[in-house]
Amino acid sequence: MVTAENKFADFLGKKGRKFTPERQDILGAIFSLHKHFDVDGLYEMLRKRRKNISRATIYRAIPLLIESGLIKEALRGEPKITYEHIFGHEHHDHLVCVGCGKIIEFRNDEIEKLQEAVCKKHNFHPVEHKLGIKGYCKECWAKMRH
Amino acid sequence: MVTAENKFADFLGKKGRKFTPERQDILGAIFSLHKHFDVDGLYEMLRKRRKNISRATIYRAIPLLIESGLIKEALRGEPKITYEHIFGHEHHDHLVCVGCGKIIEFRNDEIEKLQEAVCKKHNFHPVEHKLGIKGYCKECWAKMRH
DNA sequence: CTAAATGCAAATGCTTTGCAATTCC
DNA sequence: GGAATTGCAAAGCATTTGCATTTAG
Repeated sequence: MVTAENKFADFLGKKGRKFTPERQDILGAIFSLHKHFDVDGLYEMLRKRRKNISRATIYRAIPLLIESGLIKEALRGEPKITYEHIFGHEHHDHLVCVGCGKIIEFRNDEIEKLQEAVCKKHNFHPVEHKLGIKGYCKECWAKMRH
Repeated sequence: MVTAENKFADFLGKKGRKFTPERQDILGAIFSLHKHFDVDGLYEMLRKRRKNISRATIYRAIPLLIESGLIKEALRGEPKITYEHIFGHEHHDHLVCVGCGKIIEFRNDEIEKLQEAVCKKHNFHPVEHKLGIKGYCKECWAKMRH
């Protein structure tokens, strides 16, 4: 069975890089919960687990995790960048509530197909795409017009 | 005729804010060319026109320009945020070439409609959306596989 | 006249980097 | 053993802010 850990260890090995305990812990934290995360969040999460790994080490691990295909940028937020893991997690887009920050994931194959059509029309070769819709979730919308 | 300048002056007037020469120049620079811009670009553009307006003033003008409906965030780039003016410019999405940085704008009504459908399905009330597709433009793609 | 705006320089906050000490392969 | 990694603290950058001075309305 190919685990995220295997995949990362393999990736690092092939590049002559090391699969250190720090990187293992970082990976563990990322895959322990299925949510978006940012560097500072990871740092705190690790600290709660009594793993004191410096932010610098986390920052240095991120590009490796991206290159290995285990995570990717989810949303480029106001100040911070958030990431999400993509191991065994199919592509999706986001609804972001500007009221409470809640994030709803969705996938729409028709939209995906139309995007491909647009690219073809422009002779454009897509690598990745990101669709984010900002607005109000049901609850926040209700609150706003109570 | 409603010009961008009128719109901004009106907006500011109604809020008891001032339509200063600096803000006029900033607006002029933004609308003088039809491209994405960032704060530093604006600053340099203004300097070339012998208008030495401080970055702080530009930074302070941006939220007002957004609130007045004249500009909006275009893309949240690696380091810098870029904006685009939206006065007399209908909504569109972007193809961003990761090779040369070229930006192709497109609009697809079917995609727009599907997005609305997605929102409805999730009881989500959209405020704005942003679709960005990264990839290689025709030229860069050709170069890559020469 | 007076609240708002400006410019400067200092502060902020996220991210990156230099370096000496350490560690995986 | 030696290249890669780590942590720390310092450096980088884009952006924001405090403050004294100026200005639009």
